[in-house]
Amino acid sequence: MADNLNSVNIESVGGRKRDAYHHGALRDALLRIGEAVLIERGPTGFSMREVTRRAGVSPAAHLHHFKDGRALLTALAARGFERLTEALAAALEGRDGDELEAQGRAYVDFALKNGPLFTLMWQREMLDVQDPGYLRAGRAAFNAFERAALGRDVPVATGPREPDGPVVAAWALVHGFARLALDGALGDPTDDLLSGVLLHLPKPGA
Amino acid sequence: MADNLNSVNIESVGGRKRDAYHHGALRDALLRIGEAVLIERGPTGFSMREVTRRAGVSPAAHLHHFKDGRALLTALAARGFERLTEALAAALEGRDGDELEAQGRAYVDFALKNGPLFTLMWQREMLDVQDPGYLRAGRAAFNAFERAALGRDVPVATGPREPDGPVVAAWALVHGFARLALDGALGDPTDDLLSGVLLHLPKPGA
DNA sequence: TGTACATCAGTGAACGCGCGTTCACTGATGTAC
DNA sequence: TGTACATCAGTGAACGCGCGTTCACTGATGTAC
Repeated sequence: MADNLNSVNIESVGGRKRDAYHHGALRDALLRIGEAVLIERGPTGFSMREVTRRAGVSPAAHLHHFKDGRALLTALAARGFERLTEALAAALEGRDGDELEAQGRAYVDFALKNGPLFTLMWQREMLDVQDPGYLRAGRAAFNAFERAALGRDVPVATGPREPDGPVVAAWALVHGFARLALDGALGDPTDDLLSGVLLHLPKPGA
Repeated sequence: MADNLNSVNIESVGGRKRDAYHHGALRDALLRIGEAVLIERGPTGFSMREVTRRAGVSPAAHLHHFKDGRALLTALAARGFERLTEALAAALEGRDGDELEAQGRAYVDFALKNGPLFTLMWQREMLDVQDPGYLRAGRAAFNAFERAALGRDVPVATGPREPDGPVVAAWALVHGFARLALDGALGDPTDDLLSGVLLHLPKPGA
């Protein structure tokens, strides 16, 4: 029993039917538990066996939902980009001042609060980078950021993108800060330090 | 024979003695082959068994030189920082113009030419981050960069460092650019793009 | 100059582990008639 | 309303793999006397 809490908890998830034999909401559970395993073990220590074990199902149960660990991780990474896009959008709500700084702060915030997930999102060799959902989510996130960096709306790119100096510089600045912080190179970075760094974001139109 | 090329090649390495039973320069060979495995398999796919196999020695032979894979990887990461420091220093030779831009270019260059090693250097959970050699090499590299960013000499920090806005901004900019490029987010970045990004390095003293 | 012995470096077989994957299967539900 | 059957979801035992680690060992060298 104690090792089966997840399947017991699922009793009422999403109103779907379940019984002793069928989990009933395994796909959602795999995503949820997969993220927990990712957070605890990191992208490197992630294993599908650990996920199914925690879900209280057999080692092969995932096959009906995710072909393998790579497929599950790709789905998690795509969700990560979606959440990053939402965080960037939310940072603009009711704000008319320095949009780019708000975006930069939101980007770093997201990365620091979701370290393992943020790391995973960029580990292409662990992901199915051809996956349409992953590609779409990644482009949407970049587009949200690009819009603030350029100070105007831009169509979402569908193919390979045309890189632009100031946009890439802004992106590199916040991305680099986030990575250095996550990798322990900045100790425990203060808000003041982040503010000092964001001062150097290229001004839109400059 | 064909699977033992490494030990055969070693015949004359460093003038040390060797025989059929004793490798004679195993420590150096492990470092050299370890880097090759790192490059081929990435930090994630690295294994000590693969290294000893390629070195043509038994799976336990490394114990006299490196306790485990972590120890070998830490040594490689330290060497990586040393080489980065050298690259940064070399970029200043016979130059009196924009030192920071030269450093930034050298930093990105090093990262792109040594992708797996550069990645490893920051993967703290795979390394023994207490290792004195690793710490020393890391601090030396940061110091070299800091010097250019501040436009003046600075003593090498011995403890946790006092972060400085412009220095961290410059570091984050080049580090972020390198990571985005290595992670495929910039396609195949042109030299022009890098130049455009380096324009946004904070000016020393500003 | 020769011999005994300590020390160092590497062997190779064996072990247990967690992993991904396979396979024939079972249990419950939905649908056709 | 009841029954037959197809379909879907999950079982659980088994397999082979590469890994790190252990262990008693062997082979060569260096040193003391």
